[in-house]
Amino acid sequence: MSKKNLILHHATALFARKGFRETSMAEVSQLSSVASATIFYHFASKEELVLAILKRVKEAIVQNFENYESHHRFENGLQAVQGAISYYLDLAAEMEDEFLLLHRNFLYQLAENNPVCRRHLEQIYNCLVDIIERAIGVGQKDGSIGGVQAHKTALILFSTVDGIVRFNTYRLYDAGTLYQELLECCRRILAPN
Amino acid sequence: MSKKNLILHHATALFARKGFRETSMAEVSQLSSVASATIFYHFASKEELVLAILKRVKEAIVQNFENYESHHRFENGLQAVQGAISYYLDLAAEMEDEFLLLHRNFLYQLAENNPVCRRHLEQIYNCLVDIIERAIGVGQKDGSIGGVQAHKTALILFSTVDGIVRFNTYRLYDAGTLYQELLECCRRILAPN
DNA sequence: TCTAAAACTGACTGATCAATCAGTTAGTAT
DNA sequence: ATACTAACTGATTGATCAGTCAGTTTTAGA
Repeated sequence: MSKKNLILHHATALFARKGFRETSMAEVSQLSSVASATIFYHFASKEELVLAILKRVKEAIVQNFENYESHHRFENGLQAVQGAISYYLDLAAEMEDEFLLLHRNFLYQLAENNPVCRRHLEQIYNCLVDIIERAIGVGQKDGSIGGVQAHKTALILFSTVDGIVRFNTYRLYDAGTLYQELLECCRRILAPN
Repeated sequence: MSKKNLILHHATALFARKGFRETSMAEVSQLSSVASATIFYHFASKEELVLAILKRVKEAIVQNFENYESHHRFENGLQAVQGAISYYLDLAAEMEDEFLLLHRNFLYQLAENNPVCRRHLEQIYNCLVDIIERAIGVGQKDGSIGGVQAHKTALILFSTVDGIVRFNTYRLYDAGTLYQELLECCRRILAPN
């Protein structure tokens, strides 16, 4: 792996697990086996480093979901919604550092003044919300889903899944045991009358 | 207000809005019109200050919910669940700084090594989850709620509400417009077959 | 082989900040 | 008034850290 990629890789883990302010450039350089000035050769500042990381994370997540969508066919819209939620939970476990990073406050604070950061975050969230919303639309045509408001319901479902992933990372309670119940709640919310 | 309370008040707002590491003791002292050393006279360290704040926040939230529960009667369990969720949303708007603080990563990082911090957070979360869980139990007896798993469903409902509040604070999308749809989702999840 | 650019380096710097210190002032009981 | 304690203070300190600098090493093309 190139030194630039080593830096990106280890900085992602550190920013995700410790936080932005709590991680020093010296730590990143040590973990990456690189001189501290090398980081500033590749990235203009600590903020630019985290933006480069977010860009990569966005690309990886969007890529994964596009790949997922184009390789899966479902019997009906309801199963497509449930499939998307399952896949989100799988991906959150597989890309643990990346999803941890997305639950860090500093990104949202940065997004307030930095349109690039804001754009990345919106693209990530829109990606999943859109998949759910489209699947609800399909389900409403094939009759597997009732007359809910597609966009608002997609937002609520996404809030639920993301909330569970978040509580899981804080280890306040275990998301794994909620998996079956979550899919059942999803079915009940979307069921036709 | 005593200087100690002034410090607690302004530090709550700063920690909630800017974050722990991003707020200096000098800022807290200036906003509180107090010498910086005065903060250290009342609180042994920055960490002790934030623990004192969390203790207060916990007491205020628990107090509010106890007060709420003892002054409200509902026709049935389902309406009690919906009432609790509405009240949570109201309280999150009314006690904005306090709920913002509860969505800050540093508290959960501190909780990993600090049992006192962990305890406060657990008490806050258990407070609302328990109210929902009890209301589900009541609803299952009075027939307004079906045969869901009370505890797991309460956790899922709480994740949803908390997720929506969180997205609202990040201004990624507007929770206000989701209010009606949220209560409707709640009804569908809990409805008897 | 020579050359120039790209990649990389460790030592340094200036700013920031939590915490301390050596006191002063306000309050209270005798 | 006196003595004692609690509340409060501004100046200082030592540590940390993002970012810079003045170079050296590696790579690649002619």
